[in-house]
Amino acid sequence: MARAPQKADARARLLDAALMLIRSKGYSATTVDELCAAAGVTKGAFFHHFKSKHALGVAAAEHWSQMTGALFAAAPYHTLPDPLERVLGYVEFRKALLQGELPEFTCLVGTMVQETYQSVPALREACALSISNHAATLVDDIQAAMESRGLTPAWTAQSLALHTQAVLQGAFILAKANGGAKVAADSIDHLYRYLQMLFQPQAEQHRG
Amino acid sequence: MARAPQKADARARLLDAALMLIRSKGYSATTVDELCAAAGVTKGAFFHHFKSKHALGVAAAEHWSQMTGALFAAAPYHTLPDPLERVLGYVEFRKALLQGELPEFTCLVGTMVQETYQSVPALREACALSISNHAATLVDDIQAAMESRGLTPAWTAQSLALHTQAVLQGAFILAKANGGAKVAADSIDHLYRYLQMLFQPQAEQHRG
DNA sequence: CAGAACATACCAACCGGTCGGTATTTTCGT
DNA sequence: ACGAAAATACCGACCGGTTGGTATGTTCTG
Repeated sequence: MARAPQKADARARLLDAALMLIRSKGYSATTVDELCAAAGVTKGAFFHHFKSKHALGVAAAEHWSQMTGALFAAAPYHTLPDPLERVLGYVEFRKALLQGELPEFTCLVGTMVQETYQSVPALREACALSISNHAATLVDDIQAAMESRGLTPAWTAQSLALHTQAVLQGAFILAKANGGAKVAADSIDHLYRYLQMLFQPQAEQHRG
Repeated sequence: MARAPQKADARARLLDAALMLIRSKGYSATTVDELCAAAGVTKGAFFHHFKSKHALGVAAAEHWSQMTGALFAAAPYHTLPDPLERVLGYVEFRKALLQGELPEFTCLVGTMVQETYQSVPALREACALSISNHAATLVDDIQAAMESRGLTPAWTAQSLALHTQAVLQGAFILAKANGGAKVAADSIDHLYRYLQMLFQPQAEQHRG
């Protein structure tokens, strides 16, 4: 019979606490004591599982990559027949995720990298990897959409995939500044429109 | 005869130091002692001019608004005859600003708001004001461009102006993650292309 | 001399991290 | 199958340094 008060192990609870706390207050302002209190573990447990706070940050970035990787891998847009529809479906999916409070749908690694890109190289690299790996999941569909439309544009599938991430990261910043997700949804709509126009340059615009 | 080592007053030097330090390490990780050392003033001077660190943050956001406001007001794209050219000129100008090291061209308020939007309301508001005031400088030109082309789109000039800021903020995050400005420049190119297509929907695409 | 602009000394709270210790599980020779 | 040994998981008091902030001067300026 397992102990009642804590079902998951301390490490997993610390990582989950880190996701919410860091997205709420940032990496630097989140203290080890707060993490421990939120996870219901002691400081001894913290430094048993992570050799330092920075190591927790790196592990949190990797945990984030795994969680989001699973979420997007299971998303329904992958079953769409046309590659362009899958790309547009991804953007729609991102917009649909704008639910709840800001710390619940904003990006952990986008927050962390802003604070640590100069001072904690290992954390910067972990965040960069998380973003570029996620962007990479779009490249094949973008490339296939380009080929199916016979496009030979000045831009690359890779740069367009990264641009989608830039729009999303920026949309989160505006949402934090505004205190609401509306502005982020509007920006994602612009991204959606851009993708439509890129791949259907001669089609008439939809209105309303 | 004024003292040789310090020409400007302590307040101005503290604000200038805040711009660089906060953009380098974030708001929370920047300490009052570091600010004082970088500005060449003592702690007594700091708390003489700012009643708290948060107050320095708010003042830095306002200082940032004034500096960037002057920079963009004096930029050459304002003299272009066509409103769309002015909007595109703004985006080109933003791309041209991607010079030097990351802390020199990234956005102060975008960095600060990520860390403080939940914990320091006054700072969040100051950052939001800085961003929305800057975006507002684009709205008239966008509106004029819409009218001159007879566009009655589903989007508003306001939302498009905010979208440009989202792209820029997101481009900075990607640049910080990647350790270079190249990815930011690519994303700004996508933004430029979007604006071109929005206002010239039937024109043929340029290639190469 | 009045008051703004600084400087110096100091403080309590808090920070990340360490340390010696205990409880639990796993390993493994017999 | 069994128990010793070793590894793992966890605890919480403690540490030295740092934090934002204060109290009390001193100096410069009009």
